[in-house]
Amino acid sequence: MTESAEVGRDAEAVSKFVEGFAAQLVEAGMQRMAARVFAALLASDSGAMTSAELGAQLQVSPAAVSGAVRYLAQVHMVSREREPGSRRERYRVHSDQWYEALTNRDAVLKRWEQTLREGVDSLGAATPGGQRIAETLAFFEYLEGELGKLMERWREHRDKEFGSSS
Amino acid sequence: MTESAEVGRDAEAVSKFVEGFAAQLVEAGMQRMAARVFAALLASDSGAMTSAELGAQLQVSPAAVSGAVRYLAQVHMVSREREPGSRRERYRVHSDQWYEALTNRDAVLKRWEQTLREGVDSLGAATPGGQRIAETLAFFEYLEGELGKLMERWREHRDKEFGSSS
DNA sequence: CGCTTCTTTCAGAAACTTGTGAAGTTAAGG
DNA sequence: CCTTAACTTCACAAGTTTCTGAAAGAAGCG
Repeated sequence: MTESAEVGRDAEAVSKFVEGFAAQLVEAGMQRMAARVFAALLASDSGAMTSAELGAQLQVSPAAVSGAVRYLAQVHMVSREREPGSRRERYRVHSDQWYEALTNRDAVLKRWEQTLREGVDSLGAATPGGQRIAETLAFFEYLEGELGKLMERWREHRDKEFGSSS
Repeated sequence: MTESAEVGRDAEAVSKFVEGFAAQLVEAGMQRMAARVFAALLASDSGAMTSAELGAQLQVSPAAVSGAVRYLAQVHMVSREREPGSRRERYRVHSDQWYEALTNRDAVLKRWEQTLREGVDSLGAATPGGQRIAETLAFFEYLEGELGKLMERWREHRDKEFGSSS
Protein backbone atom coordinates (compact mmCIF):
# COMPACT_ATOMS: atom_id res chain seq x y z
CA MET A 1 0.00 0.00 0.00
CA THR A 2 2.76 2.48 0.74
CA GLU A 3 4.34 1.88 -2.64
CA SER A 4 3.64 5.30 -4.09
CA ALA A 5 6.90 7.23 -4.12
CA GLU A 6 8.76 4.38 -2.47
CA VAL A 7 11.97 5.73 -0.99
CA GLY A 8 13.63 2.44 -0.24
CA ARG A 9 11.94 1.72 3.05
CA ASP A 10 8.72 2.57 4.75
CA ALA A 11 9.50 6.26 5.00
CA GLU A 12 6.48 6.97 7.10
CA ALA A 13 7.33 4.40 9.75
CA VAL A 14 10.87 5.72 9.94
CA SER A 15 9.69 9.27 10.31
CA LYS A 16 7.22 8.34 12.99
CA PHE A 17 9.91 6.67 15.04
CA VAL A 18 12.41 9.45 14.47
CA GLU A 19 10.04 12.18 15.58
CA GLY A 20 8.75 10.20 18.52
CA PHE A 21 12.12 9.29 19.90
CA ALA A 22 13.48 12.77 19.26
CA ALA A 23 10.60 14.25 21.23
CA GLN A 24 11.55 12.14 24.22
CA LEU A 25 15.16 13.18 24.00
CA VAL A 26 14.04 16.79 23.89
CA GLU A 27 11.93 16.24 26.98
CA ALA A 28 15.06 14.94 28.68
CA GLY A 29 16.84 18.18 27.90
CA MET A 30 18.42 17.72 24.48
CA GLN A 31 18.29 20.38 21.78
CA ARG A 32 15.47 19.71 19.38
CA MET A 33 17.34 19.59 16.12
CA ALA A 34 20.21 17.58 17.56
CA ALA A 35 17.72 15.05 18.85
CA ARG A 36 16.04 14.74 15.46
CA VAL A 37 19.32 14.29 13.63
CA PHE A 38 20.48 11.71 16.11
CA ALA A 39 17.26 9.74 15.91
CA ALA A 40 17.35 9.84 12.11
CA LEU A 41 20.85 8.42 12.07
CA LEU A 42 19.89 5.74 14.55
CA ALA A 43 17.07 4.59 12.31
CA SER A 44 19.01 4.79 9.07
CA ASP A 45 20.10 1.72 7.17
CA SER A 46 23.82 2.25 7.28
CA GLY A 47 24.02 4.32 10.43
CA ALA A 48 25.40 7.19 8.42
CA MET A 49 23.81 9.97 6.41
CA THR A 50 24.93 13.01 4.50
CA SER A 51 23.88 16.52 5.32
CA ALA A 52 21.60 16.58 2.29
CA GLU A 53 19.89 13.34 3.26
CA LEU A 54 19.29 14.59 6.76
CA GLY A 55 17.93 17.86 5.45
CA ALA A 56 15.54 16.02 3.16
CA GLN A 57 14.27 13.60 5.78
CA LEU A 58 13.81 16.20 8.48
CA GLN A 59 12.67 19.01 6.19
CA VAL A 60 15.19 21.52 7.43
CA SER A 61 17.84 23.76 5.99
CA PRO A 62 21.50 22.80 5.65
CA ALA A 63 22.26 25.41 8.28
CA ALA A 64 20.14 23.63 10.84
CA VAL A 65 21.82 20.32 10.10
CA SER A 66 25.21 21.94 10.44
CA GLY A 67 24.43 23.33 13.87
CA ALA A 68 22.96 20.09 15.15
CA VAL A 69 25.87 18.04 13.91
CA ARG A 70 28.38 20.36 15.48
CA TYR A 71 26.74 19.85 18.84
CA LEU A 72 26.44 16.09 18.44
CA ALA A 73 30.08 15.80 17.47
CA GLN A 74 31.10 17.83 20.51
CA VAL A 75 29.36 15.45 22.87
CA HIS A 76 30.64 12.44 20.93
CA MET A 77 27.27 11.17 19.86
CA VAL A 78 28.15 11.19 16.17
CA SER A 79 31.41 11.26 14.30
CA ARG A 80 32.11 12.94 11.02
CA GLU A 81 33.56 11.10 8.09
CA ARG A 82 34.69 12.53 4.83
CA GLU A 83 34.39 10.19 1.93
CA PRO A 84 37.80 10.33 0.31
CA GLY A 85 37.58 12.31 -2.88
CA SER A 86 34.34 14.13 -2.19
CA ARG A 87 33.29 17.32 -0.48
CA ARG A 88 30.38 15.47 0.94
CA GLU A 89 30.53 14.69 4.61
CA ARG A 90 28.82 11.80 6.32
CA TYR A 91 27.69 11.72 9.89
CA ARG A 92 27.69 8.39 11.67
CA VAL A 93 26.38 6.92 14.90
CA HIS A 94 28.45 4.23 16.52
CA SER A 95 26.81 1.41 18.32
CA ASP A 96 28.83 2.34 21.38
CA GLN A 97 27.38 5.83 21.11
CA TRP A 98 25.64 5.55 24.46
CA TYR A 99 28.80 4.40 26.07
CA GLU A 100 30.47 7.50 24.75
CA ALA A 101 27.63 9.70 25.85
CA LEU A 102 27.73 8.28 29.35
CA THR A 103 31.49 8.68 29.47
CA ASN A 104 30.95 12.28 28.57
CA ARG A 105 28.27 12.54 31.22
CA ASP A 106 31.13 11.74 33.53
CA ALA A 107 32.71 15.08 32.73
CA VAL A 108 29.46 16.79 33.68
CA LEU A 109 29.43 14.89 36.96
CA LYS A 110 32.96 16.07 37.68
CA ARG A 111 31.90 19.68 37.29
CA TRP A 112 28.93 19.14 39.59
CA GLU A 113 31.19 17.60 42.17
CA GLN A 114 33.50 20.57 42.02
CA THR A 115 30.61 22.96 42.62
CA LEU A 116 29.35 20.86 45.50
CA ARG A 117 32.80 20.76 47.05
CA GLU A 118 32.98 24.54 46.94
CA GLY A 119 29.53 24.65 48.48
CA VAL A 120 30.60 22.47 51.39
CA ASP A 121 33.64 24.66 51.94
CA SER A 122 31.85 27.97 51.82
CA LEU A 123 28.87 26.90 53.93
CA GLY A 124 31.14 25.06 56.34
CA ALA A 125 31.31 21.30 56.70
CA ALA A 126 29.86 21.60 60.19
CA THR A 127 26.65 23.38 59.19
CA PRO A 128 23.53 21.38 58.43
CA GLY A 129 23.42 22.69 54.88
CA GLY A 130 27.06 21.86 54.43
CA GLN A 131 26.47 18.32 55.61
CA ARG A 132 23.53 17.85 53.31
CA ILE A 133 25.59 18.99 50.37
CA ALA A 134 28.46 16.78 51.45
CA GLU A 135 26.18 13.78 51.34
CA THR A 136 25.04 14.70 47.86
CA LEU A 137 28.67 15.01 46.88
CA ALA A 138 29.39 11.57 48.30
CA PHE A 139 26.52 10.18 46.25
CA PHE A 140 27.88 11.59 43.02
CA GLU A 141 31.36 10.35 43.75
CA TYR A 142 29.96 6.91 44.40
CA LEU A 143 27.85 7.08 41.26
CA GLU A 144 30.79 8.08 39.15
CA GLY A 145 32.87 5.14 40.27
CA GLU A 146 30.03 2.68 39.84
CA LEU A 147 29.08 3.95 36.40
CA GLY A 148 32.56 3.15 35.15
CA LYS A 149 32.28 -0.43 36.33
CA LEU A 150 28.74 -0.68 35.02
CA MET A 151 29.78 0.33 31.52
CA GLU A 152 32.60 -2.19 31.62
CA ARG A 153 30.15 -4.94 32.48
CA TRP A 154 27.79 -3.76 29.73
CA ARG A 155 30.50 -4.13 27.12
CA GLU A 156 31.09 -7.72 28.13
CA HIS A 157 27.39 -8.43 28.28
CA ARG A 158 26.87 -6.95 24.84
CA ASP A 159 29.80 -8.68 23.24
CA LYS A 160 28.37 -12.00 24.31
CA GLU A 161 24.94 -11.18 22.98
CA PHE A 162 25.62 -9.23 19.84
CA GLY A 163 29.21 -9.98 19.05
CA SER A 164 31.41 -6.90 19.11
CA SER A 165 29.94 -4.71 16.44
CA SER A 166 31.58 -1.47 15.35
CA MET B 1 33.36 41.43 57.48
CA THR B 2 29.97 40.47 56.12
CA GLU B 3 28.23 41.33 59.35
CA SER B 4 26.15 44.18 57.98
CA ALA B 5 22.57 42.99 57.72
CA GLU B 6 23.46 39.55 59.02
CA VAL B 7 20.71 37.13 58.11
CA GLY B 8 21.75 34.25 60.28
CA ARG B 9 24.39 32.80 58.02
CA ASP B 10 26.71 34.07 55.37
CA ALA B 11 23.93 34.94 52.97
CA GLU B 12 26.30 35.78 50.19
CA ALA B 13 28.09 32.44 50.30
CA VAL B 14 24.78 30.63 50.30
CA SER B 15 23.52 32.61 47.36
CA LYS B 16 26.70 32.04 45.42
CA PHE B 17 26.43 28.30 45.86
CA VAL B 18 22.73 28.26 45.11
CA GLU B 19 23.06 30.17 41.86
CA GLY B 20 26.13 28.24 40.76
CA PHE B 21 24.67 24.82 41.35
CA ALA B 22 21.34 25.84 39.87
CA ALA B 23 23.10 26.99 36.72
CA GLN B 24 24.62 23.56 36.30
CA LEU B 25 21.31 21.85 36.78
CA VAL B 26 19.84 24.14 34.15
CA GLU B 27 22.63 23.23 31.79
CA ALA B 28 21.71 19.60 32.34
CA GLY B 29 18.16 20.30 31.22
CA MET B 30 16.29 21.36 34.35
CA GLN B 31 13.89 24.30 34.43
CA ARG B 32 15.62 27.39 35.77
CA MET B 33 13.35 28.26 38.63
CA ALA B 34 12.98 24.67 39.74
CA ALA B 35 16.74 24.37 39.82
CA ARG B 36 17.12 27.50 41.93
CA VAL B 37 14.47 26.42 44.41
CA PHE B 38 15.99 23.00 44.72
CA ALA B 39 19.49 24.37 45.27
CA ALA B 40 18.21 26.81 47.86
CA LEU B 41 16.55 24.02 49.82
CA LEU B 42 19.67 21.92 49.60
CA ALA B 43 21.74 24.68 51.13
CA SER B 44 19.23 25.64 53.78
CA ASP B 45 19.77 24.92 57.44
CA SER B 46 16.82 22.70 58.08
CA GLY B 47 16.35 21.36 54.57
CA ALA B 48 12.95 22.98 54.44
CA MET B 49 11.74 26.46 53.54
CA THR B 50 8.44 28.25 53.18
CA SER B 51 7.25 29.83 49.99
CA ALA B 52 7.93 33.28 51.42
CA GLU B 53 11.49 32.40 52.41
CA LEU B 54 12.19 31.03 48.99
CA GLY B 55 10.75 34.09 47.33
CA ALA B 56 12.90 36.33 49.48
CA GLN B 57 16.12 34.46 48.91
CA LEU B 58 15.65 34.06 45.18
CA GLN B 59 14.02 37.44 44.59
CA VAL B 60 11.03 36.07 42.75
CA SER B 61 7.27 36.24 43.02
CA PRO B 62 5.12 33.73 44.88
CA ALA B 63 3.78 32.62 41.52
CA ALA B 64 7.21 31.58 40.38
CA VAL B 65 7.84 29.61 43.55
CA SER B 66 4.49 27.93 43.18
CA GLY B 67 5.25 26.76 39.65
CA ALA B 68 8.71 25.52 40.53
CA VAL B 69 7.51 23.62 43.55
CA ARG B 70 4.71 21.97 41.63
CA TYR B 71 7.26 20.61 39.18
CA LEU B 72 9.69 19.50 41.88
CA ALA B 73 6.96 17.69 43.76
CA GLN B 74 5.88 15.93 40.58
CA VAL B 75 9.33 14.50 40.05
CA HIS B 76 9.70 13.72 43.74
CA MET B 77 12.60 16.00 44.39
CA VAL B 78 10.83 17.85 47.19
CA SER B 79 7.88 17.02 49.34
CA ARG B 80 5.33 19.41 50.72
CA GLU B 81 4.52 19.62 54.37
CA ARG B 82 1.83 21.59 56.02
CA GLU B 83 2.64 22.75 59.47
CA PRO B 84 -0.36 21.67 61.51
CA GLY B 85 -2.45 24.69 62.37
CA SER B 86 -1.07 27.05 59.79
CA ARG B 87 -1.78 27.97 56.21
CA ARG B 88 1.90 28.09 55.60
CA GLU B 89 3.38 25.28 53.60
CA ARG B 90 6.96 24.08 53.83
CA TYR B 91 8.91 22.43 51.07
CA ARG B 92 11.53 19.92 52.04
CA VAL B 93 14.36 18.04 50.41
CA HIS B 94 15.04 14.57 51.69
CA SER B 95 18.53 13.30 51.87
CA ASP B 96 17.46 10.40 49.71
CA GLN B 97 16.23 12.93 47.18
CA TRP B 98 18.65 11.71 44.53
CA TYR B 99 17.56 8.18 45.09
CA GLU B 100 14.03 9.30 44.46
CA ALA B 101 15.02 11.28 41.42
CA LEU B 102 16.86 8.32 39.96
CA THR B 103 13.92 6.08 40.69
CA ASN B 104 11.80 8.51 38.78
CA ARG B 105 14.38 8.54 36.01
CA ASP B 106 13.47 4.91 35.80
CA ALA B 107 10.02 5.87 34.63
CA VAL B 108 11.55 7.99 31.91
CA LEU B 109 13.71 5.05 30.86
CA LYS B 110 10.63 2.87 30.66
CA ARG B 111 9.01 5.29 28.23
CA TRP B 112 12.13 5.42 26.12
CA GLU B 113 12.22 1.65 26.00
CA GLN B 114 8.64 1.55 24.85
CA THR B 115 9.38 3.95 22.01
CA LEU B 116 12.45 1.97 21.00
CA ARG B 117 10.45 -1.26 21.03
CA GLU B 118 7.90 0.27 18.68
CA GLY B 119 10.75 1.44 16.51
CA VAL B 120 12.18 -2.03 16.24
CA ASP B 121 8.77 -3.40 15.35
CA SER B 122 7.91 -0.83 12.74
CA LEU B 123 11.32 -0.81 11.07
CA GLY B 124 11.55 -4.57 11.28
CA ALA B 125 13.92 -6.48 13.54
CA ALA B 126 15.76 -7.75 10.49
CA THR B 127 16.66 -4.37 9.04
CA PRO B 128 19.95 -2.74 9.95
CA GLY B 129 18.19 0.24 11.50
CA GLY B 130 15.97 -2.09 13.48
CA GLN B 131 18.98 -3.97 14.78
CA ARG B 132 20.74 -0.80 15.80
CA ILE B 133 17.70 0.33 17.73
CA ALA B 134 17.35 -3.10 19.28
CA GLU B 135 20.87 -2.83 20.63
CA THR B 136 20.11 0.56 22.10
CA LEU B 137 17.02 -0.95 23.67
CA ALA B 138 19.10 -3.75 25.15
CA PHE B 139 21.44 -1.17 26.62
CA PHE B 140 18.66 0.68 28.34
CA GLU B 141 17.15 -2.49 29.69
CA TYR B 142 20.52 -3.46 31.08
CA LEU B 143 21.03 -0.01 32.52
CA GLU B 144 17.66 -0.05 34.21
CA GLY B 145 18.36 -3.31 35.98
CA GLU B 146 21.82 -2.27 37.04
CA LEU B 147 20.70 1.11 38.33
CA GLY B 148 18.34 -0.59 40.73
CA LYS B 149 21.14 -2.68 42.16
CA LEU B 150 23.45 0.29 42.23
CA MET B 151 21.03 2.34 44.28
CA GLU B 152 20.62 -0.53 46.69
CA ARG B 153 24.38 -0.69 47.19
CA TRP B 154 24.51 3.07 47.62
CA ARG B 155 22.04 2.92 50.47
CA GLU B 156 24.18 0.41 52.31
CA HIS B 157 27.31 2.35 51.60
CA ARG B 158 25.74 5.55 52.86
CA ASP B 159 24.24 4.02 55.99
CA LYS B 160 27.69 2.84 56.96
CA GLU B 161 29.23 6.23 56.38
CA PHE B 162 26.56 8.66 57.48
CA GLY B 163 24.26 6.59 59.58
CA SER B 164 20.73 6.45 58.18
CA SER B 165 19.63 10.05 58.19
CA SER B 166 16.09 11.08 57.31
C1' DC C 1 43.83 28.01 -11.55
C1' DG C 2 39.14 28.84 -11.71
C1' DC C 3 34.53 26.46 -11.36
C1' DT C 4 31.43 24.02 -8.86
C1' DT C 5 29.66 21.71 -4.96
C1' DC C 6 29.20 21.31 -0.28
C1' DT C 7 29.52 23.23 4.42
C1' DT C 8 29.67 26.91 7.74
C1' DT C 9 28.65 31.42 9.67
C1' DC C 10 25.71 35.18 10.70
C1' DA C 11 21.85 38.43 11.19
C1' DG C 12 17.22 38.48 11.75
C1' DA C 13 12.26 36.62 12.19
C1' DA C 14 9.26 33.48 14.37
C1' DA C 15 8.09 30.60 18.04
C1' DC C 16 8.43 29.24 22.48
C1' DT C 17 9.57 29.74 27.55
C1' DT C 18 9.48 31.86 31.65
C1' DG C 19 8.31 35.11 35.32
C1' DT C 20 5.01 38.79 36.81
C1' DG C 21 0.86 41.04 38.58
C1' DA C 22 -3.73 40.50 39.56
C1' DA C 23 -7.67 37.98 40.46
C1' DG C 24 -9.43 33.69 42.42
C1' DT C 25 -9.51 29.84 45.82
C1' DT C 26 -8.89 27.58 50.16
C1' DA C 27 -8.73 27.23 55.01
C1' DA C 28 -7.29 29.01 59.76
C1' DG C 29 -8.81 31.89 63.51
C1' DG C 30 -11.48 35.24 65.70
C1' DC D 1 -19.69 33.18 59.73
C1' DC D 2 -16.60 36.57 58.26
C1' DT D 3 -11.87 38.06 57.90
C1' DT D 4 -7.50 37.40 56.45
C1' DA D 5 -3.26 34.91 55.26
C1' DA D 6 -1.41 31.88 52.11
C1' DC D 7 -1.20 29.46 47.86
C1' DT D 8 -2.67 28.87 42.92
C1' DT D 9 -4.11 30.07 38.33
C1' DC D 10 -4.15 32.86 34.27
C1' DA D 11 -3.20 36.33 30.65
C1' DC D 12 0.41 38.83 29.13
C1' DA D 13 5.08 40.87 28.47
C1' DA D 14 9.97 40.21 28.32
C1' DG D 15 13.56 37.45 27.19
C1' DT D 16 15.53 33.32 24.89
C1' DT D 17 15.99 29.93 21.79
C1' DT D 18 15.84 28.13 17.29
C1' DC D 19 15.58 27.94 12.42
C1' DT D 20 16.07 30.23 7.97
C1' DG D 21 18.08 32.59 3.89
C1' DA D 22 21.99 34.72 2.22
C1' DA D 23 26.75 35.25 1.86
C1' DA D 24 31.27 33.60 2.68
C1' DG D 25 34.54 29.85 3.06
C1' DA D 26 36.86 25.18 1.78
C1' DA D 27 38.08 21.58 -1.40
C1' DG D 28 37.70 18.38 -5.32
C1' DC D 29 37.89 18.33 -10.43
C1' DG D 30 38.33 19.84 -15.03
